[in-house]
Amino acid sequence: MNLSDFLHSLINLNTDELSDILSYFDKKVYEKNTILINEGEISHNLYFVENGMGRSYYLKKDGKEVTQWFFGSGKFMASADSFFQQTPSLYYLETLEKSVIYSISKVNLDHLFSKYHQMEQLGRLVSIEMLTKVVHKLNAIQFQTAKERYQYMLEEFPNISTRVPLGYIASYLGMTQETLSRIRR
Amino acid sequence: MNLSDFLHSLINLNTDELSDILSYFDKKVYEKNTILINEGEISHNLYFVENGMGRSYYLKKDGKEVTQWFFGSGKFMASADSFFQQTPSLYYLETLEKSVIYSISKVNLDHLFSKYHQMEQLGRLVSIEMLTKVVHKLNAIQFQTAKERYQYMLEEFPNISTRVPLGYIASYLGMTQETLSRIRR
DNA sequence: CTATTCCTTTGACATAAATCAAAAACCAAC
DNA sequence: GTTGGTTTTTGATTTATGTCAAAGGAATAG
Repeated sequence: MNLSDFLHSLINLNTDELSDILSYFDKKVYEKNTILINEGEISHNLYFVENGMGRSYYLKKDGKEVTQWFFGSGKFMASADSFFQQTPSLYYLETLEKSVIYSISKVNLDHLFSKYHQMEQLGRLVSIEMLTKVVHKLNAIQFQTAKERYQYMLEEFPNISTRVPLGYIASYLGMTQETLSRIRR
Repeated sequence: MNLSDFLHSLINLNTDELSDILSYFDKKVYEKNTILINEGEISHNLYFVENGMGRSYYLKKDGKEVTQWFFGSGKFMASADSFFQQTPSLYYLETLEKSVIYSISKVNLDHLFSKYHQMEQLGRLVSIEMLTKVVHKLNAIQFQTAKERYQYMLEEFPNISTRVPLGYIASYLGMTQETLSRIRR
């Protein structure tokens, strides 16, 4: 899904407003496994995935990667706390496939928020959607057994299992690759 | 913290705007252990805790309560998905102490969002803050050991351990009361 | 088509946390 | 203070999941 359609689906904009807003975004193709943010950096950009797939992940002291989130087509992608609070990122952000991605700087986004009431509305709607999804995941991890968690995953990210390594999914669900492998059987 | 101060701390409002906004809120005192929303109901109100303490909790099939969130003074309190998406709530919402609480209906809140750009901004800021906090908890539960999780808890909700039963805190952290008791030792 | 690398599954064993049960500590009302 | 009820701690045992190690499959590049 492209950015323009996405914006239209959530807020009302006339042609001039839309093209003004789009002019602040930068569209670019990234190769597979491109790092967009390193841990410790302050994230200055918000991304929108038009096509492809990304993930955020955390590196534990023992060197193990833990996937925190997957970002598919038609979703905003960010190290949320770092971008919004301008604090050092706890996560890495990377592409998992060759991806078409829009980006916008914090400064420009804030400018759009104050310029257009509808953009502010968009920001609110998108934040709430992310919040709902994170709560949903939290519930899965906190209340449910390993099996149910895998079910949740299939609903939230259909067909993901064919696109990313099993280990990424396992760590996203808070279990080891071996456990997930046994569950699927 | 009262609502008026809270609003001022996040957005700019003149006296007229402020009093108009406040007029949509309803201030009330609730006794300890008052249920504000039952599981299965669609939540029509958003709450703001001026004073006191609330929590949301989930009831598992085996009848065990799992605390999902605590809401202290100066925080908005809601069954987020139910209120914002107008879907049946997965949680119960209750007061844990005698509390002074403001409430506003979804209809009135939406009205304020469209009437005032700043209210839309407030909605965005509050949503992002909630998102950040939920992500923080998710990290604690997903990445950290039981001990570290308890540490996170003390940071996020200082002095909570003197105000609510241990079992509530344990389930919030995704562990049993016995485990938490052993950890604290 | 073959070789190298990466990814997934399987097995044996270790461990953190859950469960069940009871005792101890704490608190409130009388 | 004594009583009754609630909350917290402690102990013994079970269980789910993690860890380590190796084998089996699948994918990619040359």
